[in-house]
Amino acid sequence: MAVRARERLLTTAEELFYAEGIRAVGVERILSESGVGRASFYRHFTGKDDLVVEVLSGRDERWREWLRTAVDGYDLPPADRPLAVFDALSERFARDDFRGCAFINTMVEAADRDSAAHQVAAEHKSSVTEYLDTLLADAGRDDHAELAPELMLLVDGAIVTALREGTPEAAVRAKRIAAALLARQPDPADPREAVRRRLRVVTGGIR
Amino acid sequence: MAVRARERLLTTAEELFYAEGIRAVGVERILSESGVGRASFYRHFTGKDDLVVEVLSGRDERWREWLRTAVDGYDLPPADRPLAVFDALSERFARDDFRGCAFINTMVEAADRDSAAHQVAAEHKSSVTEYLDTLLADAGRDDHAELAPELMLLVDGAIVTALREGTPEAAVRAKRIAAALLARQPDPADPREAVRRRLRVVTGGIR
DNA sequence: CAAAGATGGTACCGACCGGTACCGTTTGAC
DNA sequence: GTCAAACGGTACCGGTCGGTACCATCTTTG
Repeated sequence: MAVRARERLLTTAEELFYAEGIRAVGVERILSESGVGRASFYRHFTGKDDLVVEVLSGRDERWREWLRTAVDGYDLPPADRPLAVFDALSERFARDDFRGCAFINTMVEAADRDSAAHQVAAEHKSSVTEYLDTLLADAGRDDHAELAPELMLLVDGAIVTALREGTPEAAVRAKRIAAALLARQPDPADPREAVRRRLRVVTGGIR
Repeated sequence: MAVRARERLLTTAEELFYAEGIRAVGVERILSESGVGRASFYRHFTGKDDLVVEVLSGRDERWREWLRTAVDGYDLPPADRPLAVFDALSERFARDDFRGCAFINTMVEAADRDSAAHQVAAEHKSSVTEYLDTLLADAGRDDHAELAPELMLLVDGAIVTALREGTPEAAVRAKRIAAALLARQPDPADPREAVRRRLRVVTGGIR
């Protein structure tokens, strides 16, 4: 029983925050739905803001772990794995409790960029972009550093669109765009491309 | 003086709602910053929800008008106008009061899909998608019906990314992706492509 | 100039917000 | 079996929420 109160608070709060928004859910609500006493809550967390940060940190960890295992689960060759991210997203979008990205939602709700919640949310996105970067590098893309933020933009676009439309269709749409992006011919006039050409000579194609 | 109270309420509320969020801004705040008396407010609006809907409707109208004139202002040939949308967005992102898309933010804050605010926000996005569709059709794209929602996904992705990163760079990123998308070679195996081939024969290339 | 209507200001309402203090009970470790 | 720690429940705090009622003032219209 001892450790459970904190755990129950975290899971209950996460569900409610995600489903209805952080501001929209009061402490009282979390207490009654989790069955935790008021005093116990303030024994485990310094306040609601603390709980919010803790919830988001946990979700960040689990969300990225979920994406990794989902992409791994498709058992694809490295070249096809970046696009598989959108197949994973599609599964997520289809869930009937889908309500967008908890971290985007947090950045929208917590307008103050300096707030702890806002920063945790921002860091989550950086971490995911990093993951996309490794997927692209492992796929043998010289231009992984430019592609990663572009794919991330597509991921966020897909999430917002799915929230708006209420269907998982946005995932296949984003995947189609991503495919066009990955098929893009490098522009020889792009100075970044010149750098990559030089790099390829140096490394001899070894990654 | 008579008509001004309503106008002041709308503009003040729009600024505050956009900057800090709808839930975060109380009626009291709107009254004090607009200098309107409490009774006057409830004479013009049935309540806060009513004000929210009215604010969003006005913003929808003005935002779309802004986009139209911005794109027109570049004075480009029809084929280049779809991509110009992202140049317009870039201007928007650079403003220091930029805080994302008021309508996305509203859909995030008003979790209830049936709420009036949520629906106004959803309709806004449909209207913009429609506008993109006409831009693409005027550019001579047979596949405008598929491209429009794809561009819309890029627009929303760019907005969210710009909010997250705090710089207008996301606009040029999205534009780059859109360029790759528009350069995409049609897939002859796609059944929609077969339809378009037949259509081209029928119309003889006349739009 | 006078009547009518819109106005800003204030007091007030019940409800809920996040947070504190104290209660008696339950639990797990020794 | 004992004891300390964690627990659930409740009462209470000041503050704010959205909304109503009433007031004196000001502007406009006729």
